[in-house]
Amino acid sequence: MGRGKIEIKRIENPTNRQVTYSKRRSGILKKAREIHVLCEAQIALVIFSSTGKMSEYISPSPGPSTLIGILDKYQKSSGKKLWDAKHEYLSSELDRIKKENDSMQIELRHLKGEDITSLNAKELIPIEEALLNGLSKVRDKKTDVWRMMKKNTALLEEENKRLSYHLHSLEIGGTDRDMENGYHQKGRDYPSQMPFTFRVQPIQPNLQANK
Amino acid sequence: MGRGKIEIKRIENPTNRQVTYSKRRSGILKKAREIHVLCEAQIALVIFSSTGKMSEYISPSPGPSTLIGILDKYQKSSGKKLWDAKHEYLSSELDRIKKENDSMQIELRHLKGEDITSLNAKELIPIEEALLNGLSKVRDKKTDVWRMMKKNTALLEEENKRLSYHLHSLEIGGTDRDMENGYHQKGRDYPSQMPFTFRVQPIQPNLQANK
DNA sequence: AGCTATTTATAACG
DNA sequence: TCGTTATAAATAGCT
Repeated sequence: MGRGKIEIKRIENPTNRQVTYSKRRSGILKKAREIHVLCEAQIALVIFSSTGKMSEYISPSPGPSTLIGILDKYQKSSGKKLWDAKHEYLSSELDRIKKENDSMQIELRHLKGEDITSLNAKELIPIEEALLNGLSKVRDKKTDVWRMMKKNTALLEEENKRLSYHLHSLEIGGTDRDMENGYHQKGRDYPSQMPFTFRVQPIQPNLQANK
Repeated sequence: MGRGKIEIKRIENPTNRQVTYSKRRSGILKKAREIHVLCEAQIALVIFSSTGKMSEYISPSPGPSTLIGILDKYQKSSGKKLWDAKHEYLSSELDRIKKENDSMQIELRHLKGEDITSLNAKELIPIEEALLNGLSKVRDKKTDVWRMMKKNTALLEEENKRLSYHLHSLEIGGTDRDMENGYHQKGRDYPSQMPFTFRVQPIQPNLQANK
């Protein structure tokens, strides 16, 4: 229902997908309200967008938490346990994550050179390789950063020089009208004794595209 | 949408209400499936007719009980409690461990030189230091292992020589009583062409004191 | 259940 | 995100 027919399959264009989500979400929420009102149905509807934003429609009814009431009925109707199963689910999740945690911890410690007393040569080699690999990548990145800083510094120094020159010529030929009080001092064209950090933050791409 | 417009209010005629319920229920279930597929939304929908008959659509996803997963997220998003205190403890543990997990994962990735694009010089330095530190420890350990192997080899060779000599003197002077059948061959006193591994496991402390 | 006349929902576009 | 509009889809009233 729209200008064109669409297949029911994942919408690839993210913008489009978001727009469609938004429209259809309000559509389905409306339908939920309507079926509740028209047909005295009890309904619980919870949606999460792909970005994690929640919307809900829980048909209103006297009790305190309608959703719990509905879920209780759901348990009875479906035969599926929710409350007990929830417990089991959490426990198993916890176990799973703890295991993941442990293995990561071991890997981390090994990379830091801890707990390696019991390792043999065969086990030490991949660790050393991982370290070398990481080191080279980190150093590459450091080099990049350093280059960027250097470039930045050069640009700033040049700009400084230009400004100094400009200022100087104004001092000589123009009125002092443009110079604000106190800020202007004679002979102020030192180049770069100041440590870099105090001057300007380096230009740095802070790409956070992913996530 | 139909032959006539209807007000959204309780349908008084029970037959009519039932028919409308039936049609709209299938409509809303379809919409639920569609929004899941089109927009990658997670959705949980439970409806009870006025006669108590249940219908549901729970968007499929890998885990065991998707509904529980959705309700869990619902809880977090809405702040409403669905499960009791017992479960809350497990939940909070799970959260805590997940966070720990995440930070370890980040640390690990950084040590492996991954996801470092957005780091600045100040952040890179401790990583490099950790890598260097780990590397030196791992290499020390490797050296230890190597020394131990060498020592071990030397000891074994000596022992070998001693045994060979013993054997030899028995062959010459003594009876063959001690030599079991087939196992004893003449001229068997090669020293150590065999690769180390096939002879004896190196002496190694296998300290697993922690955990 | 089917069948349409209609109303609704919404895809594409601005 | 919001509004518009052409068109697809849902469905109310009947059979």
